[in-house]
Amino acid sequence: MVTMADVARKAGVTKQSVSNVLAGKPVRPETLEKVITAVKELGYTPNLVARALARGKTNLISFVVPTLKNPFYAEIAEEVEQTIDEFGYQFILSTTRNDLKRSRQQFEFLTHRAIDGMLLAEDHYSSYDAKTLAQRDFPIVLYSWESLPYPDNLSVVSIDFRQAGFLAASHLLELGHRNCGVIYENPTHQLRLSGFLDAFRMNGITIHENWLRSTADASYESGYLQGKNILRDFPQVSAIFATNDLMAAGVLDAAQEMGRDVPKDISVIGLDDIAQSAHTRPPLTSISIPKKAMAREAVLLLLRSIEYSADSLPVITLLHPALVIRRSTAPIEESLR
Amino acid sequence: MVTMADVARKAGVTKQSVSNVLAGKPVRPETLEKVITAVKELGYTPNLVARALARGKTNLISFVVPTLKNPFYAEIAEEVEQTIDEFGYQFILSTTRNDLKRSRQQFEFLTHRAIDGMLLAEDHYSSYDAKTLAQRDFPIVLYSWESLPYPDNLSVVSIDFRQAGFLAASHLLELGHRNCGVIYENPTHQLRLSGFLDAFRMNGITIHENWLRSTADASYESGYLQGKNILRDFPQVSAIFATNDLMAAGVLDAAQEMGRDVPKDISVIGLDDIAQSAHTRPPLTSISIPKKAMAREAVLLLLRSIEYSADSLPVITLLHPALVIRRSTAPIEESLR
DNA sequence: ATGAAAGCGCTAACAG
DNA sequence: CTGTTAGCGCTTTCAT
Repeated sequence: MVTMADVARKAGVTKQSVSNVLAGKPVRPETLEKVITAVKELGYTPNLVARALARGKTNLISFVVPTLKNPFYAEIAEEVEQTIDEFGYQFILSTTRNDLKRSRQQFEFLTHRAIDGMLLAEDHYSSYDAKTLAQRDFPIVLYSWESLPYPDNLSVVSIDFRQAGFLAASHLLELGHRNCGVIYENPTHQLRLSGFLDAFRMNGITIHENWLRSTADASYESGYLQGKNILRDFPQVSAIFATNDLMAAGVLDAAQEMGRDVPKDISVIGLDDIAQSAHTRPPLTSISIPKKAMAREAVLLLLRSIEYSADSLPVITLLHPALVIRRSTAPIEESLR
Repeated sequence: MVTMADVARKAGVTKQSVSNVLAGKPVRPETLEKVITAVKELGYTPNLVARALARGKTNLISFVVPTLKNPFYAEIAEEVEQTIDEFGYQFILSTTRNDLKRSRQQFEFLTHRAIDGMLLAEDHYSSYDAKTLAQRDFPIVLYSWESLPYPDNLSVVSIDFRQAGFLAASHLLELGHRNCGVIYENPTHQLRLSGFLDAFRMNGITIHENWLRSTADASYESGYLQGKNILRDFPQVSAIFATNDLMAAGVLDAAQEMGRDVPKDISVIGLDDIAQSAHTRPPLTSISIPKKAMAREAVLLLLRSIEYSADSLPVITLLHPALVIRRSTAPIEESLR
């Protein structure tokens, strides 16, 4: 392996000058030239590990998601990566898959100083550890976080998920729906659920307990399964809210397989607004969340706490969701009222 | 920051003994005890960067994909991660998004010794650089590689893509289709295309040049667009082969929006067999590729070249595709023959 | 089994 | 602007 010392020797200067050239610091033209040719001739490439050790900084940031199978995270990942890149950091993506062990490994990466900071999405297990970590001060920013209370000592960038649920409910209520099923991931989608229920309660409507179905993972399959259950057992249900689009897609298919037309016989609304929701049949009405803004906010916050750890107080940034009406929701049929 | 020296001092031993304890090497019970308590009291965590520098090895492997928007790569990623994990390495995921600059960054990561090795999927740009790198010997394994000839000096784990295209064609031929459209990503899906055309040629059938449509990216949108074009301009086409499932999904929707029933009026077949293809309407017939086996093979090969760089000759491992019949293909209507 | 010393490849601090 | 001198925190000899 060719090192900086080799280059220095060949160029007839010191390591320092080589280092300066590489760092773009001011250098006499001749030195510059000598170093550059030596680098080329030797095919020298710097060793990032050595640099990181000397600087006490790796310039690596990891972005942790529960699973890539949910396009929601894949979409955010691309945004985050771009922003991180912009600021001269390298991006590392990792998945926890709702596995405590994997989640812990990611934390170790941080505590063992292999990375400078971490963006962490909520999943079943991460909350617990995040709170522990908050005590020491490692740069962590939580995003798309839903469980309350938000950990103190940690910044979080998220969506007003309660409002998101509320918006979904309001839309269905306006369309005249009263008997609504809800399929939600438990315990992670509590806020979406409670916002939804709030809206109904404010209209003096209580949702039958049996129409509320929880799932362990917010997958297409879970949505499909619970969709079938609700539709089979409760024909009076005229609309279903799934707490994410992947599950809503499952409901869509479940309904249509059972011969129920969407949206004529049954309305379906999701939450996420992932790209594929524009292409389901029918296209899915959903609550969109500003992924790009969330990504950017989160990265900015993290960088601040990495670079100026002193003056960065934990803050909670909440962004607004918005209703996106497509074709999976419609006014309730007169006959069903 | 608390270092190993701090622990040693507190425990009244040398750094070496601390290191031994952490590495699980044989140590006298008392030493073990002293070290362990010191570690706990101080809250010591090792510094991975320092370790990497001393060992000359980071234990990091990066897995490079063109885009996460294609679930195909997300699916492989999970498999790869698991295998890498099994062998005690850490997994880093990166995307190139068909961007030469991004692709180069990934290579630099390797040449600058920030990672031990790299698994690289084919995309528009990576081929060129891969060949360059092959000359020095950095551990790289190419996977899901389709462009010929395969770079010498580099191992590749891939699918017999020509055979995959051939299988798709054979299926359509058996169903009686003669007028088939093809939508393929160019230049990356050449082999799939040529296998498809081979099968037709062997049956004495030439596919009309205008029925072959290339796309710049293998996305849903591209499939949708070209699907519409073909169906609009060539009503005699009774089946369409899209070189990946994402595009096939686009074709499915295009056809149905134009009032053509799938598979009664038109058959559609994809290639990839991504998870969501079981849930399209109708479920998509596709050519499946053994992602799990491919992932494992690739990782194994890479680890071998990292750990025993001496005796690892570049090899080409090709896995077999298989036809998965669902409901988007059917025998051609008598009237259309 | 443990201690002492050297070194991984780089950056930082200072003097010139 | 350049050279010198010290580390960064760990692992690896090599004695003991």
